[in-house]
Amino acid sequence: MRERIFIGVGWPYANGPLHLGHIAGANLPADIFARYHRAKGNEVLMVSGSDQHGTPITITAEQQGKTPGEIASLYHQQFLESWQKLGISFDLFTTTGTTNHAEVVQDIFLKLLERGYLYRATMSQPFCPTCRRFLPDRYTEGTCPYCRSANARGDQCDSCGKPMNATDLIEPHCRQCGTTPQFKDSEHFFLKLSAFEDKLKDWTQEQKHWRPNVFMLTQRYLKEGLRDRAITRDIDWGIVVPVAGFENKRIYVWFEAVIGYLSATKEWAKSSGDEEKWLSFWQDDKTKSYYFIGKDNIPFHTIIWPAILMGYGGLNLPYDVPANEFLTFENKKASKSRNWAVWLLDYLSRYDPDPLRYLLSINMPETGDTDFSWHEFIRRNNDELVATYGNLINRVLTFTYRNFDGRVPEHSKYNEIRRHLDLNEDLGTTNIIDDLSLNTIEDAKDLFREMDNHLSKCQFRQAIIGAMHLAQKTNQYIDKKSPWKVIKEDRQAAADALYVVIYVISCLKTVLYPFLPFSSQKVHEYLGFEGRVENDGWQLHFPPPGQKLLPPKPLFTKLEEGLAEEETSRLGQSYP
RNA sequence: GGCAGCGUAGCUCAGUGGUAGAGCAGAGGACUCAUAAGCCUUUGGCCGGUGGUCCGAAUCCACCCGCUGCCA
Repeated sequence: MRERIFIGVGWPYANGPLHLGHIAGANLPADIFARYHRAKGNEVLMVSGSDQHGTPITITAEQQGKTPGEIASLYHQQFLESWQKLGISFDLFTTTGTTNHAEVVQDIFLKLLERGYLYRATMSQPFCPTCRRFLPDRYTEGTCPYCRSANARGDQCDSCGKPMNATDLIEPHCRQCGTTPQFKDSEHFFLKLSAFEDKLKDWTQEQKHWRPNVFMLTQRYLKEGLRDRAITRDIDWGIVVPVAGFENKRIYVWFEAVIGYLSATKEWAKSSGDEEKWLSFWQDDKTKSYYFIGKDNIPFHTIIWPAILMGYGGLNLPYDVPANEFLTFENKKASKSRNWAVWLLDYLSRYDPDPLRYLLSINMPETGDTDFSWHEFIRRNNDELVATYGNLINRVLTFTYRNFDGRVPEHSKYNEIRRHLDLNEDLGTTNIIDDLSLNTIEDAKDLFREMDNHLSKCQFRQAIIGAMHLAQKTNQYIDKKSPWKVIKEDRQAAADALYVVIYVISCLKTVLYPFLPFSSQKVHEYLGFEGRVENDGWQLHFPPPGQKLLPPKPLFTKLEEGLAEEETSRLGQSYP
């Protein structure tokens, strides 16, 4: 039965480059999930875009003498380049700057207003007379009223960790120019989150399939009680509030950006030529929506976005929000200001995408923070990708290519094996092959089921571990069979063993495709298959005996141990 | 202050009631198809501490210690 899957990926803020934590947290798991479902023949839509509004971008723009639009566009281009090079297969990666997005946001805004879920209220905001703008809490600094530290921010004090309001600061000043801000009253729209509390409680209680950390965090917020939040701001860079008297205000990003999932779907539908196509992804309750995000984003996707959708009505709520934890670098938290992170485009300028996809998959922060270190990256590349998986393919294909005329050898029992597997019969009772070969063939068959089980539940780490385990077992098989020895007296016995391994390799390239799309395509071609590996679907393809192989080349490159030191020393150095 | 997560072999981690696991690193060995890769054997742990429940606890409960994060 064909499923329909909507995949939303957290919208990166277009104010800086992406580091590996963003990838491990959201984009890579989403891409693996999307590729898996597409290979299975399911209908998949994967969307995201640049989040390009808000004060931080306007400040970056001022500092660099550019417009906010130019900054957003610069990073948007970088994001697109990143997806292309890393193989993140979005159906659409748009931005929050499109007129389409503004229209969808305003439609939702007005609908919520009409239904009484938005109301006006006045709040006091710091205003900098020099910069001539209202300051977000983070951009107001002063002395902490609790610990007297001099550089506390209006949202929180870095020294004692206490959160506060900008009005609490002693001797407040503007972070940009140092001027003492005036506090002005300003009228804003508030989202009546409190109105959704009971509905959200009922709904979230049913989401037993959510990851424990996502479930717990959401319950905690609900237990503490939801407070209404302002959804407009006194800035000019953002989406216009569609209400008279609010010409100088804009809709706040945290309300607007999540709506991007819906507006992106509509944009995708329009450009596909069928404007109504978005409906099946949002109104058919058999469609499952998945949101891949980092853990900092959980409440926006399990509380605020569902509340907006409930208020609007008639649209699908999230089915799952498989939020990941954080990736640390050499055991320290990522920090843009200290340049403590490995930047994606910097990585891609020197290394291939698949080794990174491999490391971040097998070390994915699914249940707790995990660490990225260059030593570990190089070790896993050399010991696991090169030595275990890549070498398995290389040793078998090279030997086969040289000794069997560059073609897939024919197993003596090919037709019988094929018939049993096609009919899904138990090979074990037939006695047509030895136990060792039988087990290897069965292992490969079972791997599909195992991968299905893990991938459908977003357990990426377990899934790829299973595949690598089979590669290891297959190395053991080939050693026990020793075709290089056997071929001297029994050419057919060598052919039989090699065929079994080629069968396993054909299976591995399919199940590893969601994780390692570039190398799977290569293996697909080395085995003599044509076209795209994903078009052959999520199933085993027997390499037909006699099929012409391509001259094999090593799949992965071994990396020098010394690179670890060199790369590690870049951390914390100058900003790229 | 509240809450959550983590603390298991030298390193990275898996393991949620039934005789401690994997990979890497270390030691030894056989092989040679392969990017000196792969394969076999092997050394190594009072599972943070203290109490408790249980026939039985790394696993459940209480308290404590250390680290991390989130929230007010």
